[in-house]
This record gives sequence, C-alpha cells and structure tokens, in this order.
Amino acid sequence: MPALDKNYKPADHEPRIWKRWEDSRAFHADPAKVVSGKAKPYSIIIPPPNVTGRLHLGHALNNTLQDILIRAHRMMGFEAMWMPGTDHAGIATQSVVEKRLLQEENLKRSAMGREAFVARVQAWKDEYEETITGQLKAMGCSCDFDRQRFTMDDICAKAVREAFFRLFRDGLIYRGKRLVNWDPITQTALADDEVVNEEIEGSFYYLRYPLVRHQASGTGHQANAVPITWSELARLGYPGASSQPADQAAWVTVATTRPETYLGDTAVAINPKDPRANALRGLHVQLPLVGRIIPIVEDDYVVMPAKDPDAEGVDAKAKFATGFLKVTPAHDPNDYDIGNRHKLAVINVMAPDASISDKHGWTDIGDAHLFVGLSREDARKKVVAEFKARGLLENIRPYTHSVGHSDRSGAAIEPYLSDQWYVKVTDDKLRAAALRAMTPEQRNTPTARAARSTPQGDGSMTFYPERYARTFETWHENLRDWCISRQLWWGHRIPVWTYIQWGGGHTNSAPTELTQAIEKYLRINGANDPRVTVVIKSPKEVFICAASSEADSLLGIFDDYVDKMHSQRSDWPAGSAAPEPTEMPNEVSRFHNADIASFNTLASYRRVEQDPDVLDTWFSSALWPISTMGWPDTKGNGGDFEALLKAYNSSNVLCTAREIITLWVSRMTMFNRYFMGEGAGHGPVPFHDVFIHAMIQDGEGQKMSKSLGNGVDPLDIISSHGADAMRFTLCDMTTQTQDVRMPVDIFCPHCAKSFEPRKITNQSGYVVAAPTQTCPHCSKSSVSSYGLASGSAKPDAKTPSAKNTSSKFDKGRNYCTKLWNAAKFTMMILEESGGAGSADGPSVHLSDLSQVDRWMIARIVAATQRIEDSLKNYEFNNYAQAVYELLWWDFCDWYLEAIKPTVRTSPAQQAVLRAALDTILRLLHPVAPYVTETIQEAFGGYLRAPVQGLALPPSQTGLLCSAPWPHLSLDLASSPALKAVDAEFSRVKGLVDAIRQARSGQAVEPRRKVTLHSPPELADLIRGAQGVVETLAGLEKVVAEAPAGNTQGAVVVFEGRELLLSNLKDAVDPAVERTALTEGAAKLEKEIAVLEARLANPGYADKAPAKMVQETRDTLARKQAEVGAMRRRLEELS
RNA sequence: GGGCGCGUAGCUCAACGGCUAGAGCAUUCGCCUUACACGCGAAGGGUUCUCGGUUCGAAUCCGAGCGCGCCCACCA
Repeated sequence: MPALDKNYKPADHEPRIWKRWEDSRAFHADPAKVVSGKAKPYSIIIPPPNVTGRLHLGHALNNTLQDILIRAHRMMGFEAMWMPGTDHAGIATQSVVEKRLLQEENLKRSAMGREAFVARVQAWKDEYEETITGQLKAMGCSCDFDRQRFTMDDICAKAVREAFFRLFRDGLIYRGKRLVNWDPITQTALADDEVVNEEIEGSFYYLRYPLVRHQASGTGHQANAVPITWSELARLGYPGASSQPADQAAWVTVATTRPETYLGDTAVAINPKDPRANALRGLHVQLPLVGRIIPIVEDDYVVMPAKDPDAEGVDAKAKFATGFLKVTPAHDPNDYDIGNRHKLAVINVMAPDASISDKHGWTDIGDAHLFVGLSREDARKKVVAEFKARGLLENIRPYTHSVGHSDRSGAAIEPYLSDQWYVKVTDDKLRAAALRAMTPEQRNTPTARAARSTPQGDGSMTFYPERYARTFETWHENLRDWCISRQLWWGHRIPVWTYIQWGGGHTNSAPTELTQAIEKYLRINGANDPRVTVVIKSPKEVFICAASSEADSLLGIFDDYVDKMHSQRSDWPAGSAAPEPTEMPNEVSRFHNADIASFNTLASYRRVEQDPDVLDTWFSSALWPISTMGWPDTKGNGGDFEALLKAYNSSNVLCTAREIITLWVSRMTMFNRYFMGEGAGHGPVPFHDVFIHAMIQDGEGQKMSKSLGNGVDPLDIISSHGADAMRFTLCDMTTQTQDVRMPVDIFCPHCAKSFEPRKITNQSGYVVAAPTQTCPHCSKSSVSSYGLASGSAKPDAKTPSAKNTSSKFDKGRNYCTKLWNAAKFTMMILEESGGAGSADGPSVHLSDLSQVDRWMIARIVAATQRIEDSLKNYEFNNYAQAVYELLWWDFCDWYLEAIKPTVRTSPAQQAVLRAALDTILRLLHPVAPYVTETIQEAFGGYLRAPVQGLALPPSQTGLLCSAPWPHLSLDLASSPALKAVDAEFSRVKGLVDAIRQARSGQAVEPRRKVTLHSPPELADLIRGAQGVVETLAGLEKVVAEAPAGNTQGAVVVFEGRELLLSNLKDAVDPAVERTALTEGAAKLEKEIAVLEARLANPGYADKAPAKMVQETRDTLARKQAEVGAMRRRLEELS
C-alpha cells in the first residue's frame, strides 16, 4: 500500500493524477445512456474563452465553479457532460494580432491581403487554444475534451451557415443603414473598443440659419423660400422678436462643434417644451449657400439653454446650448436617430477619406461648390469664414470635449453611414420568446406581474442571484435590432452574394424565378442542400443566400462560365443565343441540357463578390449551445450528434459573469428557442439555470484587465499554492456579491516566498505594482509583470521575472495540507490496527458506538445535507465552509484528538474513522480533486465494516472522480438519536473549553495532567463522554466533590456549577483567578442586564414567539447561576 | 444619463428580522504535546458609514445623505 509523503507537494502529483483521469475516460459522457433512460443528464456548456490570450483568475473562478458542479453531479450518478471550447472573438483577436504584426514585423494588414492575414490569426488562435486547454487541464477541469469545439471550426461554421440561412429565408435578416466608426486614414470601420476617447480643445460655433416660410411642396428650391422678418415672428408670439429690427430677416442660432457638417443638415430641432417652439411650428430654415430648405422639428432630445449658465450644477451642454440643434443624420449617431423619428432625409457629404464630396449622396449643392474637395478641417475653416462674411456667425466659444480617435492611426473618428446586416430580434419569435423563457416568478414588469397568476411564460429559466433576472428582462424590453455585420477579416464571412443582371433586365420577378433556377441547378448537380433564398436589392441587383458552402462552389463554377462567355460574346446572354456546349463544365452542361429556361434565367445574372464583411462574434456565440452538439447535422458523428442534442439541450446551468447577460445569454436564448423550435420561437431554453458569479478585482478594486496588466495567470497560483488550493479559495470566495477583491502578492523567483508588492500610480492614475520589486525575505530583486500592460516589454530583461500570487490562497493551501496530514494519521492508525482490513463485516450500528463516534456521524450527516443544499442554490461559499468545518473543526480538532487513546482497540471506532475520512474525501473531491484523488490512491486499500445507513459504494474505476456520492439512508438522516448526540457533545465541548481556559489562565504546562473535582450534577455528563473530557482537557483523573476553600486550585464555572482544578502547578497565583473571575462576572452581569431589560419590555412577552421568550428566561437563569458561582468563589479567595 | 452592487475587527469576507455580530489571515501569550509550526491551545480587537423611520426586537426592512465600485448607454 503506497504511503503518503511527509508533505503534500501538488506538483509531484497533479500531472500523474490528470493522466490517470484522462486514461480512464471518466470525463467522456455517453448521451446514449441518457436517451435510453439509463442515466439522468447533467450538462454545462462552457462560456468559450476568447483566443486573444491566456486565461486569468476570472476564468479560473468561472471554470472552477463549473467543474465543482460537474464533478459533484457525476458522482451523484448523472451522466455529466461539460462541453469545452474557445471563441474566435473577432475584433479582439484581429486587433491583438494586427498590433503584434505591426510592432514586431512592421506588417500591415492591408498590405498582406485577406488570406495571408487570416492565416496569421489562425496561427495565433492555434497557439492560444492550446495554451488555454493546457490551463484548463492544469486547473483540473473535467471537461469532455473529446468534444472540444471552436466557434470557427467546420462543425460550428455549419451551424452558423444554417442559422444565417434560416433567418434570411424567414425574413428576419435585413439590410439597414448604420453609422459606423470610420477611420479616414486606414479607411476601415472600427469596433467600439478600437476607439479611444481623447479630450480636445475645440470650439462651439454659433451659426445663424435664416428663417423662411416654405411655400410649395418639394424641398431644396430656393424659389419656394420666403424670408421671415422679425416683425412677422413677433406677431407669431416669438419671445424677444420685438426687440429685433422689425423689417430684417429673422434667424435661429444653432450651436455646433462641427460647422462643416452643416452641408448635410436636413432639419433644425427644438425641444417641444421650449417657449419658442409654438411660434416656429411649421416654419423652415434655409441653409446658407446650399440653399436647402429644411424643417424645424420638435424633439425632446434637444437640451434647452440654461437660464443661468454660470450657476453651479448646470449641465455642460445647457451652458452652451441655444436650444436649436442642427440635425445631420448622415454624420452623427444621435442626429441619425432624430432623423429616423422625424423621417428626415439623410445626406452624406463626405468621401471615405473624409473630404467634402458631392459624389457620395449629396446632390443639391446650390452655391456650396466652394467646399467640395476640401478636407474636413479646411472645410470647417471655410464654412466659418463664409458664415462670418455673411454676418451669420454669431459667436465662437472655446469648449473642451472628448472625441473618438482611432487607436491605430490616431485620426479622429468620422461617423460614416454604411450598409449593414441586421437581425430583426424585435420580432416576437425572438424577443418575446426570450422573455417567455423566464420563469414567471422572476418576471417583474407590471404586465408580467399581472400575468403571474395566469402564467403566460412557457419557460423555466431561473437566474441566481435573482436580481439578474431584471437585467435580462429590461434589456429585452428596450431591445433594438441587432447589427450583425462587422468590417473585419477574422470571423464567419457573411454568406450572401450580390447578383447583377446583365444588360437592361429588371429584377421584378427575380426572387421566385431565380430561386427556382438556382435550386434546379443545384439539384441537378447533386448538391446535398439546394435551398436558396433570393432577395431584391435594387432594380438590377439581388442578394442570394444559399444554405451550404457546397452550393457556393457550384454557383461559382456556373458564374465563371457565364463570365467567360460574356467576355467572348458581348450579345450574350441578352440575345439568348445558344452558348457553346463544348466549353461547358459538366455541372453547367448538365443544367443546360435539363432545363434551358432555368439555365437562361440564371445566365442572365452575373455573380459579383461575396459580402466582404464577417458576422458579429456573438452570432456564433449565440449558437454555441447547439453548434457544439452538431446542429443542424443530427446524423453526424455516428448519430452521436442527435443523441447529444436530445440528451443535453437544454443544459442544466450556464455559469457566467454579469457583463455578458445581454450580449450572450439573451441571444443564446432567442436562438435556441428559434432554431430548436422550428422557427416559431417555442423551442427549449438553452439552459434551465443561469448562475452569475462575481467579478474578480485586484487589491485596489480595479477590474482585472489585459490592458492594465493586473490579470493573474492561474498557472502562477498553481505553482505557488497548487491547483486545489486555488480552487478551494475561489469556491470559498464565491458569495452572492458582485465583486470580490484579490490583493496580489509577488512570488519571489529566488526564495519562493511571497510578499506584498511596492506600488506606484501609473500615468493613467491606476495604482499598480512597481516594475522592479525587492524580496524582503531574501533581498533579491525581480521584475513584476503585475501592472505591466499586455504587450509591453519588460523594463529590465536581465532580472528574473516574478510570478504573481495572493495570500488569499494560503487558506486553500493550508486546508489541503491539513487534509493530507489527517489522512496520513488515519492511515497510520488503520495500519497499526489491522492493516488493510475488509468491508465484509457486519455493519456497525449507532447503538454500537461511543458518544464521540455518534457525534462524528452526526456532523457528517449535517455537512452532507448542507453541501447538497449549497449546490442546489449555487452557494459555493457555503460548500467550502461546510467541508472546511467538517474536516478541520469536527474531524481534526475534536474527533481525531478524542479517539487517540481508544481507536486502536475498537474495531467499531476504526469503522467510523475510515467512513469519516472516506466521506470527507468524496464530499471534498469536486472542490479539491487532485489532493483527494492522491489520498485515495493510498487510502482506497484500507477497508473496515460499513456504518449502517451511510452508503459509500466503491468506485468502479478505483478513481475517486467516478466514486459515488455518499448516500444517507432516511433513518440516519432523520435519526433523533443523532440530533440528541449533537446537543450532548456540545456540552462536552463547552466543559473542555472551560477547563482549557482555566488552564491557560493559570499558565499550566500544556502537558501537565491535572485533577478535576466535579460536583455530582456533572458526573453523568463526564461519564457519558466516555473519557473524552479527560483526553481533551488534559485531566489525570476526575474526582467527586469540590473541596471548598482550596486556594491551590482554580475554579471553573460551567453551567452555573463550580468545578475545581487541582494539581495545576507548584504555586498557584490566586490573583490570576481573582482577576479572571471579577472580569467574567462583570461581563456576565452586563449581559444579564440586557436580558432582564428585554424581558421587562411588555411588548416582548406579548408579541415575540413563546419559544423565544422561554429561551431568554433559560439563558438568564443560567447566567445568574454562573455569576452566583463566581461570586461565591471570589469570597473564598478573599 | 440608466441599471446594479458594496460600506461589518488592521486586511479579505460571513451573518439575509431573533442565541454574547462570526471566520480566515494579521497581532499578543504559551507550546517543536510522536498527523500537521501551512500546526496546537489561549487572548485582545467592532458606534455594523451617517441621520431618521418601521418593529417587542434592525448589521439586516423603509427613507434621506456621504463614500466606493461595476455594467450598459452616451458625450451637439
């Protein structure tokens, strides 16, 4: 039998144990067992970590919690499946790689070309996918690694393709306009996280727009504009108009930081509450030079000017506002929204390089030709000058505001109108389906509350903690359609092709005819999936989306042929003369021979390039619960895919952080219900429970982030403390709160001790560790990566790098060591008293056992129940607390100490000892899998008779990871005898504590055996403990009768009785006892006063529960008795 | 701007209307008691952020304020 080493060194065991788990295939789930009804399912789909970099402690927390749930349920007999994988994280990964290439190889994406660049990102992904998988394994995560997926692998790509096709076919994907963050230098669109805000010293320009009356229909004709004079405005009741020159043209003044965009203005907006709004209703303004006549619209988005701009607390905007807002829908996101609300024209006045242009949507140039071709900066100066020249520039005031800049080129971002793809998530089949998925108890809006009595929801999705249900709910109620196209190269390319009609055709009848033609072509050529959808884009253009990439290639063959024919014969296909059959590829000629009409229809279109954009990362993430299981391919993997979906969709729980409730949880819910419900939105929920855990912050309360460099690699913790210590501490930290702090220490590379880092404040004002650290233990220096932004170079390459750690993990490490020692000791005892032994003997019954044995079993029962409750409610800290107390406080501090004198001669006690450790190992295994499995290797060979009612069946594989969870019989779990022994033993512990305090107070040598003089009333208690009091309190003997007036002893007051300790030492100092008694009595008397006051309160006796009142009376009586005893002893001593 | 959370011992956190407000670490004292010094035994340490209210009873519920943090939106 292998003996345990003196100390537990995680690194000596973790790799070997992982290998044993892997070889046993214990983590591989068989969905067939579930489908056939042989086992109940339990599954978790991992939130796929981004392949942007290594995992940090936030991931460690997330995955530890999932592993605890999976391991516990696996032991409980569920067919447990944890689906692992990673996310391609479009924008984040692309920008990390792009930056790296630029820095290290001076390579630009645009110069490399799409294919070469994507290949480099792919290589990065391969590297980090491997790193991440390695980290998960080192943490002990029992994922089903055979099934590991990646959001861009073939299986997931197929799901993305199918999902896109179905939504497109069902009319839920449409083309819309959107303002993107445009970088005019690199001429690319940027994601929000690539935009950095910079404060710039700009100006507010106050421009006057002449008011006009617009006489005829149609816009933009100067002839239709009649100027309005101030006197006319005064007649309309415009405040202040009468103080202006009566016969001169009136104006309104807009305030703007971007005068050059006035060229694209299509309205002026005023707040409907503004006192001037009434008089202006129905009037227009005319843009100087351009001559465009635009309406004045009322919108409460407009900030009204402050009455007293210098007063404190006035909104910055109100200080500068005039109450008139120029509306430029094509060049400002808010204006775009206002434009939508008032159905305004959208006029883009810029080219992609941000110069003023009349080639991109602006046609009514009027007299504004002088601006065309200017850069936006020059245009601004010119506009201001022209307004000034016409007396229309009212003022310029300096204004500091933040403007988005490209973090690559540094150029100011230009909001740029572009065509994008949207998913119509506001459709009832999506949004409403997600809301219905919620368990009715957690719905909180008024309508939902009213519906609670007659629940209309058909789902059971439950959030833990409950408050996050509201986040989910309100997000959906304010939902807008989801823009899914991204101007990137790394991602799922949008499977839509534009087809242009040759010659003078018109696409009126295109959708049906063209759809049929393509489907025929595909069918004739044996495509597995000939489904295709055509949507009209413009009079001569259509979009087509085919359901498979196979279809794309087949269509490519046809298009190449058509293209070639067209270049040879310019009259074709318009003239519809027969093409040359000899040059036709097989695919084309088959089609030609079978259906010439359809052939001609398809040949009258020319395919242009595939949409260059890729899908938003969250599109593939939203499919993760089904794409990982092979959807839509139910036949694949030998039918395994079908079984997987059947067995594990819905999964049991999603564990994640709250920041992605909206981005991810919502979309998974919508998609799962849509695609698994045949497009009606009635499919199953993706998961039954959603558990939202805390975010880990550093010691300063800052979120751990890559850019701040304060993320901690779990492998660092594993090397300083071990995987189990990390897991235990993370589990112990997981309360229902939303943030937890993790003060970071430096782990010295020289002496392997840790210390608090010296900290500095960096340029951004964050408190981070200083780059160079000196170890207080060995005085050597090291370089800390903590606080170093990702990608930054080490300040000093020669000095060794320190790892990061945290003293918080000491608790977990100490706990694992404690378990190790307790196991070592248990095995030593078993070895010395019968060795391996056998489990065949008759069961040990409660009635066969001593008090402390029965008490140990009572603790096991209580802990098991507490742990099971904690798991059900995702209260991980309670789980950790329960195993901590069971092992340390109950098993080690009391039980092991108590049985030392008797266990070697009592087979019944050995049986309890063995069962207790076995139970602890099983209960703890999900939290600390490595150390428990390591102990099991040695401990598994020791057997003793079973304990009646506590079932601990052996593991089929011999591995603890597949051992059954401890099972308590009903008799044992609700045994009155166990409940009683818990109370009895509490009294024993109380007595031992009291004696220990007295000993410590008198500074009695720890090893000295003393004599206890006990009054007859306590004889039963001491006898009932069967020697445990003597063992634990260090007593030589217990004698009846307390000799009165013995000043060479010390009195112990317990339950209102006086006990005396004698034979303490040679000379006892009565003053010590006197002080202790005096202080103790004073404290008790204070407590007595509180209790008496409570009882004296007439409301208390009347309204509080009778049981509680009685308890108060009992406590009071006991305390009074104790004080009495103390006073009597004090008198003896004086 | 919207939403959410937090403020309890020196530090990190429990306690979710009712025992003397607890634990781990840190501190002090005594012990290398043959499982464990990553340990054992004992001790000190709290105006539960402030003010008001509800209640027989408030760290806990309600209101107001102060401070801190997170998420989302936005910044003419």
